[in-house]
This record gives sequence, structure tokens and C-alpha cells, in this order.
Amino acid sequence: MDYRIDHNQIKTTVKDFSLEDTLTCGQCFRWEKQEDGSFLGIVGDHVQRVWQKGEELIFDQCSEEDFRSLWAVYFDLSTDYCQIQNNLCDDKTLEQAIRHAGGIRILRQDPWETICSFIISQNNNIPRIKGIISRLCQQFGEVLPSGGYRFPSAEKLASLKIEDLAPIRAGFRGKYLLDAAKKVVSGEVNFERIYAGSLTDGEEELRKIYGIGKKVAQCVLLYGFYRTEAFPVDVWIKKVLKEYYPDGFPYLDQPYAGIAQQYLFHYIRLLEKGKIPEE
DNA sequence: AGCCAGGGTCTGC
DNA sequence: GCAGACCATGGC
Repeated sequence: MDYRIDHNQIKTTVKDFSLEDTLTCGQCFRWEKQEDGSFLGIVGDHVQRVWQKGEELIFDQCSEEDFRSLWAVYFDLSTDYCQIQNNLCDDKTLEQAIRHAGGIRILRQDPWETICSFIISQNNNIPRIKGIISRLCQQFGEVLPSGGYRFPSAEKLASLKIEDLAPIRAGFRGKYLLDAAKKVVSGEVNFERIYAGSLTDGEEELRKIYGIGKKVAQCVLLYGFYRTEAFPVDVWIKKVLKEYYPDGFPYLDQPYAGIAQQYLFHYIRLLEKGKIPEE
């Protein structure tokens, strides 16, 4: 990954990449857009500010080591999305979706944080998901030296009682979070098994957790384990499948089906919000 | 007021 | 296997 250092910043060139779409498309929930146009986010114990200016991605106050070992990986900068898109472009709907959402990358996120995030996502909307996660971190995450809070560990959540979670206002999802924490801490749900096993095995492993069904499991596999063949079906994707693929989605068995899913998810939401002008 | 939000569980058929 | 009730909360 090529990069250069410039005044305490690291800059790298990105093609067909959209920082904003990547960070606001509903795969992650701990990045906030700032008034200066940058995004401020917390990943692990790193608080980071990132800008995109044209084809340049700029990391503020960032060491080379952190860029190489953390951010280039997190933003999936080494994957050739152009090649994947070329394979999907034969399809007319996907061609349109890629035109409007093709700048999205699948982030390589932490499995535990992703499990919690998508448990919280169920029957919920993105702004409120972010609010609940923010309160969860503020209440139970360690304070970071550079400000902000770390995502709370499974051990920490496992030590809590359901009433402790009341302030985060997660509703009925609170008990699911505690069950997830217990099963991750005990080893009943084992991440190594998920990394090593098939997609089906991974789904089965995650569904041991009370409150994780098929959709949330697929989201966790796609966003938390970088299993790009996972294909989460939510209400929006159901609409897409019904409207545009009544005879079945032709890329379901492809290794990048989940990337196609993300393009379609973003695209249908833009359409419904009227953000895409009539053809 | 009623409906919906990146759903899941439980029950009844 | 599938439909329906129910689950908390908040925005519109």
C-alpha cells in the first residue's frame, strides 16, 4: 500500500472509493462526520480523524506503523474492488447500484464489537443504533487517553446485570447482549472456529447466542469476519429481491455476494429517499 | 395516532 | 415450514 508522509499526516491515493458512503452505509456505527468534513472514529484503542479529498485519503496524526498494520487493513485498501465490480456489472440492477454505491468498501471490523452492534440493530434504525452503542461505550468502555471510549470487552459486559444496561436504552436487546457476552467469555461461542469453518458452520456458531438469527449472523460474518460470501437479507434487501430478482439473485453463491448485497442495500435506500434523480 | 426501523423468539397450526 | 403476536424505544 503506497502512502506518503506530509506534516504529521499520512496520505494515500484511493480510486473509486467513497469514505462517506463506506462509513455511513450501515456496516459500522462509531464514526461521526465533523463540521470540517472529516470523519472521527474509534477502532480498538485508536481514535482517528480521516479526510477524503478527491482521490486522496488523509489520516491525521497517524504513525506509519498504525497506517500499515491497522488502517490500510481496516479500510480494505489492498483489495481490488474494480475486478469484483466488473464481474457484477453484467447485471443491469447491479450496474446501477455500483454507479451510485461503488465507492463502498467492506470494513474489517472487530468480531465482538460487530456481534453487539448487529444484535442492537434488530428492529431498529441506524441513528438509534449509533446512540445505543455510544451510550454502551460511555457507560462500560475504558476511557482512552486521546479522549472517547473503547468498546466494552465481553468480560466487562458478562459481569453486568440486566438492570445495569437500563441507561443505554437498548430495550429488549439488552438480554441478548448479556447472553452474547457470557457465551463469548466462556468459549461456548469460539471465534477461531468461525474463522476456520464454513459459512454455514459460522452461522450456526453465532446462532448459539440468544437473539442472533439468520440475518444478524450473516451481518456479523460479513462485517466482523470479512466473509464476503455472506449475504444478509433485511427488509431493504427483501424489497430489492422482490422487485428486481423475482427469479432469484444470480450471485448468491459467489465469494463476493456480500459486497453485491452492500451495493444493493445502499442503492435501494438512496432510491427510496429520492436521492437518485429519475433516469 | 399509528407505522416503521439492517429481527428474533415463541406459539399454534 | 409458516403466519402472527410480542418484544422496547424513538422519530416521523
